[in-house]
Amino acid sequence: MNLYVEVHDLIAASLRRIAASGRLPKNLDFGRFVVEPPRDPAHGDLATNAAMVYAKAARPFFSSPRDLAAEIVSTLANAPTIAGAEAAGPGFINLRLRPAAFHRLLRAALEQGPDFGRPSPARTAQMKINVEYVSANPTGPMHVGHGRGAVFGDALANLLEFAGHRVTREYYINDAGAQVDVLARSAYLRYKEALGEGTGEIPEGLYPGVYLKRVGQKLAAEFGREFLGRPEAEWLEEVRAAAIVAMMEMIRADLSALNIEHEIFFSERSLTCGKEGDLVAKAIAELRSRGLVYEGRLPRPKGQLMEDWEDREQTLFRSTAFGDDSDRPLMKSDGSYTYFASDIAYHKAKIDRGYLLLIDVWGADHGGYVKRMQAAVEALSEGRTTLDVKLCQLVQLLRCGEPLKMSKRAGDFITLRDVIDEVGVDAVRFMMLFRKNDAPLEFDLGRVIEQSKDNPVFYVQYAHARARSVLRRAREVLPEVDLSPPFLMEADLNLLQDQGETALMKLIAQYPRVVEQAAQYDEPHRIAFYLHDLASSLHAHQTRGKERPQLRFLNEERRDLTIARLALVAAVAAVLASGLGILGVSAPEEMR
RNA sequence: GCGCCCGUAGCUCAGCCGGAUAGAGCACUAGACUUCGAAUCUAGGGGCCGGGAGUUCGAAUCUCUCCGGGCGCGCCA
Repeated sequence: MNLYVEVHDLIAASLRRIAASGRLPKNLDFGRFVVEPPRDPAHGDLATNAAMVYAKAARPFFSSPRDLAAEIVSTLANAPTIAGAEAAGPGFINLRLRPAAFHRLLRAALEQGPDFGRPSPARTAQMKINVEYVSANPTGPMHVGHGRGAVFGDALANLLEFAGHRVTREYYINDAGAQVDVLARSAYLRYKEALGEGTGEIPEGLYPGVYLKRVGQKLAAEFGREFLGRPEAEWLEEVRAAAIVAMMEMIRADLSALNIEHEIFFSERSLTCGKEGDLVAKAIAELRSRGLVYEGRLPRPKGQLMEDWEDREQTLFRSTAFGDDSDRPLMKSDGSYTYFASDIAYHKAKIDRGYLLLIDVWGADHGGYVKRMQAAVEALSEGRTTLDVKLCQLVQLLRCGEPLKMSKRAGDFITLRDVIDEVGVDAVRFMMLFRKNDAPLEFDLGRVIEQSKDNPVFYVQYAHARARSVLRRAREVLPEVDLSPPFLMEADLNLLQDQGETALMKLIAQYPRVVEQAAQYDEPHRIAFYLHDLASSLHAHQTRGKERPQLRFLNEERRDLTIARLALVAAVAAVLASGLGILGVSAPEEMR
């Protein structure tokens, strides 16, 4: 149920009638005009730009956008939801809706609760979507930047699911390549340490993190002194495997602390060591069979120092055929695959599982990698599957306005887990989402635990708690009245006449539109900002009741009015809870 | 040098598939609690939307260009 969609349909029908009379071309693209809340409330409840959009096409039957607007207005007179319509400004049509329209939405919020705002199946072209997010290397604890991608990806997955798509949440484990060998060597040092062997300084290039001590102890417990003094080739594989398992356990525990659960953990190593043979080789062969892989030389990048540049022939993927700036190597000089080659095979695996849309959530430092990956997906799927990459910008950690120094030394590294433990999962999630994903984010550890309006997490949760508090109080004041949603739906909502009340009703009616647009543009932050608006409206109205007691929700002398107001409060609470739910943030009953 | 992202109030940021007088929070100033949670609210000042050009009836929004910042640029992931 979405008022904006209903009115859009009404206007479209009106345009169709005008077209039927020959004064507009047939087959107008109705996606071109919008129905939206006007910026200025004096312009009514809803506004549309339809007359301006089609003014050119309407000539010579209508000389101006205003003329066409007037015609559309005249055809809307009988529409049941519309109380008034007028042409305004350069050709806008301002619409006022009958209160019943907003009442209908309010009742829907009560009736549907957490499902309110879900787009109707007819509106959503349901898709099988894969969202790959986090995918942090299993070489250490996650940092705050990973956390942002994790929360964004998770909320996006929630949002797309809410919008009716079939979503798979996936994590790609980079458990192949040089980095996990470094991990293994670092863990081996801790293994020696656990057996009482002095390790001295951790050599440059190995991971110094103390979190590896536990891995070393585990290895010592499992293998005893078996690997001591042995050459690397004899222990590397087992140490590496054990270290990766330990790191993934740690990462999964951190994700769990963020209420994030992936359905699929896909191992990079399994691409070459799995049952199905070397999938990377197969993917490359497939591309080669299409003439997209060749042996050649790349030009040396300009304007950059490359002291160890060696001009040599290599195996290249012709990504320039799909808009990339350069063709990209698939093999390293030692004969192993590049990361890109593995990633091609991985994305092929996802394509083969039947997704039409792949969404990858990456850190901004991988921005240069987007085009080549899209090229690969386009090539492998023959254009059937789209790869959408969402880049998350950096997170700047602050404490009460002061930047926190993020030293490379392991000792004073602030992990994601540290932040969750300090400020709580709700604050982390909400703050990460209270910003566009491609804008840098300042995260102030001091501010997000403040219980004040400075802190948007608190502000929104508090609004929900306050609304629920009113309902609890109502049960004391009106113990004999049934305050369940089915009963509240019967309330006489015409009694809600105050501007604070109507403002809240209009915001409730906006929620389905916000959800739909957030899903359409992959922007969960729109939900967060909407919730902040809704919370603000509720706080404002509730405070008005301090000065004007007749506006309070609970009025013992006017039971019918009180029940109507409780219906409103319950609906606001339901919408707040629904939106917070999509963001993965809790909606507390009280804030104590 | 090339590619991508960003530049909006003192600060942090919304708004951007063109639309009416550019918004919010913080900070600042002045106010509002005997009763539903003042953990809140109300009001005020504060802006060449980085500069310039173009497209358009109309540009913060689209295009080009310049300036400023971030990220990336073969065999790291």
